[in-house]
Amino acid sequence: MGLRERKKRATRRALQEAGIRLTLERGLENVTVEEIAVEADVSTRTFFNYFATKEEALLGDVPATPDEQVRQAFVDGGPTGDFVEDLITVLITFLVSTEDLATQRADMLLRKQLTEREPQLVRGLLARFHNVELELAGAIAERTGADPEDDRPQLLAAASMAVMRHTMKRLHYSETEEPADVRAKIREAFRRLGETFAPPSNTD
Amino acid sequence: MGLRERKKRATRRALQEAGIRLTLERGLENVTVEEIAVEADVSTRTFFNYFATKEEALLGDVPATPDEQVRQAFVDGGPTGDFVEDLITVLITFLVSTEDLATQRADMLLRKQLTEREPQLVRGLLARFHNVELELAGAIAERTGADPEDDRPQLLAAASMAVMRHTMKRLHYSETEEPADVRAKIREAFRRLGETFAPPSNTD
DNA sequence: GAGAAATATTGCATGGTCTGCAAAGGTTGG
DNA sequence: CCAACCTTTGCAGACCATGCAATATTTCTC
Repeated sequence: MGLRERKKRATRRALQEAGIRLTLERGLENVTVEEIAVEADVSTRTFFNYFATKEEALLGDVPATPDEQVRQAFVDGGPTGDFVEDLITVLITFLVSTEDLATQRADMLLRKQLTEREPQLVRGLLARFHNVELELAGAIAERTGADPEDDRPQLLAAASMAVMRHTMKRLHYSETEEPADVRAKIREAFRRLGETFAPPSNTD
Repeated sequence: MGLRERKKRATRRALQEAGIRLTLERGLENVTVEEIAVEADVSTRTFFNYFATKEEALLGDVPATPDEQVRQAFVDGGPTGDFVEDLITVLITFLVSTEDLATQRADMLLRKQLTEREPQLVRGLLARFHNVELELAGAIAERTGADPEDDRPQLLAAASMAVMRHTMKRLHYSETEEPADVRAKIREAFRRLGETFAPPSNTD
């Protein structure tokens, strides 16, 4: 990785960290883009070369962009063949980026604090979830070979996002939290939905 | 209803209609608040007395604020006693405001065009759904007498919103669409979720 | 009805977000 | 070291949104 690329990453990170720190200190309304830029030692104009909006700098890269390999495996009917289990595998990749686990946990905790302090930011998160939902719906449609007219993939994707948001709220991002725990929590949520909305059993 | 109230409603409606019309004509980016205000024959400042943001004027009042009576009936375990059926009853009230049916259908159609033309507006809609979700979670918790620690109500509310968004997309708001059809569509969506995520049957 | 109280509208000033453009600065590769 | 390339920066400007004080309109009271 060249110098140019390294500098860009550093600047991006500096802007995000400055934004998050200042916002946690003073609240979103009392932090201007100019202040964030000063803190990160760049011009205001440069801030907007990195982020289209102030919000975007704070929200970071969650949910992560899906791993293309995982997506393809899902579309091809893998990795286990069980729809819900494979769906969970995909959902987990949305939650986990390529960075190291410790950094990511710290980030998630910061973001959690941020959205608690500034509920307006939830708006942005929901918009991102919606984008993921659209992608997921596409993947489900491909896997099931659904007709383009068939809207079931969209419904399942929407419900999956509900489960995902719910699970994210329940995670505490501590060191003792294993990836397997995440899977178990997602599985449990799906099971609850199944229980609650299951059609009457065919005992009539 | 006094003159003042009538004028306020007229102004509000004029602003909404002007905003929607201009946006459909030219696109959201090419319509300023000032132009909308001029079109509605009020000052720019007055626009912001009615709506906090430009977006808000376009999105209107959907989802509708929930009917308190319906909410209470749900909390009390009614109207039928069947959880999912009663849930659907509540969801339907979110979709239907107090205005007459024809006006509402026309409005919904316009909004549908609007969000298709300007996907950014979906953001605002999602935020509204999220607010409804929070209210619904509260109502479910009350009805089921869930412990405040219990997060199942939140999950069910989130899934309900998934179903609701899905159903709204499927509605075509035509004259031949009966309220009963809406209920049937929602019921069908819940049933599909139940089927897909149902736990393995207890035949072991 | 006339005047007082309540409420709505408006203009103005202001601060903040975000964009386009062109100049200046740093990085890369030959 | 130079030339191509990319990034940063300053500047001007459009627009959104808010607070405040003045003005206009409606409603209430007598």
